[in-house]
Amino acid sequence: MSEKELRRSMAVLPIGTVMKLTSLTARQIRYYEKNELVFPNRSEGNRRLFSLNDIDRLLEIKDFLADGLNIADIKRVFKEREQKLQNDLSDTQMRRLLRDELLQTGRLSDDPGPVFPIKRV
DNA sequence: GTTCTGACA
DNA sequence: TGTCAGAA
Repeated sequence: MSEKELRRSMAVLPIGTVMKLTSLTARQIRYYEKNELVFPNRSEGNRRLFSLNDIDRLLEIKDFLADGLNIADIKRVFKEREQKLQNDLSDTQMRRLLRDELLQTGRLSDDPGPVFPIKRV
């Protein structure tokens, strides 16, 4: 994971800040959490701590709601998105394996030049 | 002063 | 979804 991604996933924002950044009420934010649309961390004192990713997530929820989707719909959207992410991951893994196979077989050198189109991952 | 949970005139 | 109570 890159540093950038790590920072985006750092949960450090209290709900008050999130309210200002998203224009959502604490009531709404807590409601979305109860419905498993967002998963903020908790501090020792049981206070919610949000990350920048959580902010984006809440902003998306806001847009989807404005488009007429209900909680169940939004849940599916996020669910399918993660499913796709999983597929893409296994896809790059598979390509890596295939590339390594070809390297060991000697069909591919470190600098093969223009042989045939194999997209390197 | 801020946030949490539960409840509802 | 707003808002109030009682606690942390």
